Amino acid sequence: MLLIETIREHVLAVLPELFEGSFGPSDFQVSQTKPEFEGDYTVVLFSLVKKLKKSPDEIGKLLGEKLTEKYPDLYTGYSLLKGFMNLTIAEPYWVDMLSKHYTDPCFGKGEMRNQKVMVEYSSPNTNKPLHLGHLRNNFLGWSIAEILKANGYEVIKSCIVNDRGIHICKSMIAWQRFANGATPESSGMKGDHFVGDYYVKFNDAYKKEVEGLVSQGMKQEEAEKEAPIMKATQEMLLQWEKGDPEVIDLWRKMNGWVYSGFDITYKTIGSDFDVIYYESDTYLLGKDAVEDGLAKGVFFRKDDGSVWIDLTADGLDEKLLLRRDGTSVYITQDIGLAKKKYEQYKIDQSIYVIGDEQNYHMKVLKLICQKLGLPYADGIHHLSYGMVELPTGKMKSREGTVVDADDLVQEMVNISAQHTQELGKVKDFPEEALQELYETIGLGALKFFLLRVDPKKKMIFNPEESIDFHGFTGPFIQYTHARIKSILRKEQADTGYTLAKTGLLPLEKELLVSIEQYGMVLKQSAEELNPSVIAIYAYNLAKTFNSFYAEHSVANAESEEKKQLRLRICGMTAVVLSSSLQLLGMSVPERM
RNA sequence: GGUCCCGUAGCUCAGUUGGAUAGAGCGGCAGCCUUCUAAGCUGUAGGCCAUUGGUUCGAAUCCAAUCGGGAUCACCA
Repeated sequence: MLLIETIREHVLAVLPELFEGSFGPSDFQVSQTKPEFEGDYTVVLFSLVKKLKKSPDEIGKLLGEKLTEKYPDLYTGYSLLKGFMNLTIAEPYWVDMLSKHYTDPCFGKGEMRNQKVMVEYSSPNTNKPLHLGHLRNNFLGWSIAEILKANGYEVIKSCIVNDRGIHICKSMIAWQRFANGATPESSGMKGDHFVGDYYVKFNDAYKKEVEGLVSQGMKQEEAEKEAPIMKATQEMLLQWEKGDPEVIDLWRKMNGWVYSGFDITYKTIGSDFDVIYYESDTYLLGKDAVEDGLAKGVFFRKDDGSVWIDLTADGLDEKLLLRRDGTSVYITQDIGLAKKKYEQYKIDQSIYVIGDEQNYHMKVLKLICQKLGLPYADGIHHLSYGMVELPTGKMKSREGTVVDADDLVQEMVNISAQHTQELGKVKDFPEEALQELYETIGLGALKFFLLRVDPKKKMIFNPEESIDFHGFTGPFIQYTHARIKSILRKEQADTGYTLAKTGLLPLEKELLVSIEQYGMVLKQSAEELNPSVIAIYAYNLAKTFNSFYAEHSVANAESEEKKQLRLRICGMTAVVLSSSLQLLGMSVPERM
């Protein structure tokens, strides 16, 4: 059991023995003791002071005496300061923890809990390549899935590919008009970039047409509707829906180009999926849910035949579910897909990794499912993340102010190659291993950069300043791991050696305290669906290790006892760092 | 206009769900490689936690108002 939970239980067990009444977890808080005070863990007594109407000192004294008396193996002492009771944990606890787990590669991970969770992430449009915002989504989704696995959930990674709609038709029209039969092969381009270029070409042509119409005296709004290229695009969408063979053929061809491009990007950044849904397969789903909703009186039909739900009582608006021509809209498809996911996998929870611009939409989706009484409604959870913005504001594909995913990854790999070569520590590596190392470090820097921030918060990326490789970064932690491995290559812990239970130096103990908290961190990151908890933790552990490394020698330790102790600490630190980074989608090098 | 989110060091971010003297990295300054990897370590400067009021033993954290920034409210996705 995690130490902090043990302490909570002990306090909870002891309180009724000392005082009248019943006690719950909210009657006190347990936290790590601040470094400037003596002790390891702190019980905050103020809530009890209020409840029991006794002085903090009186409560603390009784509680401290009782705890040290009842659990002498765990608590060797306590000190009281205002309403804080600082407990000192018995040194053997740390040494025992080390001896017990130092060879355990699964340290910190949770028990299986027989719960199935689907994590939907990435969900690209097929009209343009991935950009920095997609990277945040992909890294978050992948990481959350792994974190949930580490906490004992069964996880299914899914993706909905938005492969049909007006946006694809724009690229298609532009290709028809401007490409002269060019292909990714003939132009030597990655397929997704190739198609993306035609999306841009569409918008350029469209803009020109609108300007032309406006200069002839048409109003902006009308011009946007009347521009011939836009009308042609809408016509194409209708043809697509009718299944016109020529349009379908072109659509297949261009989507195929995009997929071959995406495959490369996904492989590089390490995104993978257990199931991929295509909007072209699912966009008709959800219509039966509309019938169901009408029958239940949850939805209503207007005179023109369109179907709506009134959510004004919930503080939202009226929401359309079916157009008057009977075709479905985005939310209808989502209801259908949610149902399909549930029927297919019998999932307990369904997590959607989607940007916070869709907070309203996701709120509506969940609410409608709840009102329909669908069994999976309560399990729907929107993992809402903030946009990645540039110092100049939002990224916009149409205005060309996007940071392209492939470009950025390549740049990161180049920079890591440059650093690595300058440092010259791995000159003996064969070319293939070098390339792998450059990717490990470059991608590590990028992933850590995007995952170290709370997902809910929007973040700013400045393309002028390249992502750092020093300080609070992925490479810093990778480097720490490589340093440890360097020690362990020369010397291994003697498994037959029995460690003394006491005499830990401050930094040795600090490392053990930090390592012990790994399980708690994993749990917290899963509960909050927040990888940054792990990123911050791993950084702090690495930092503590580097202080330790500068202060104490392992190989030339002052005694055999210290050497054996430190080798085990090294081993466990390496496992925890490696495991942490793995959950963030990063690999750790043996050398760098 | 309605609803929702955000404002912490020059910059990028933490702040354990209301607890002790608000912390990191980058950037600045000053040191540390003859010893396990200097992508490192140590020290130092830098703050009216947007503003004002409230709630209480205690507020960056909760409430209200104000100022500033953003998202969303489509028969778009």
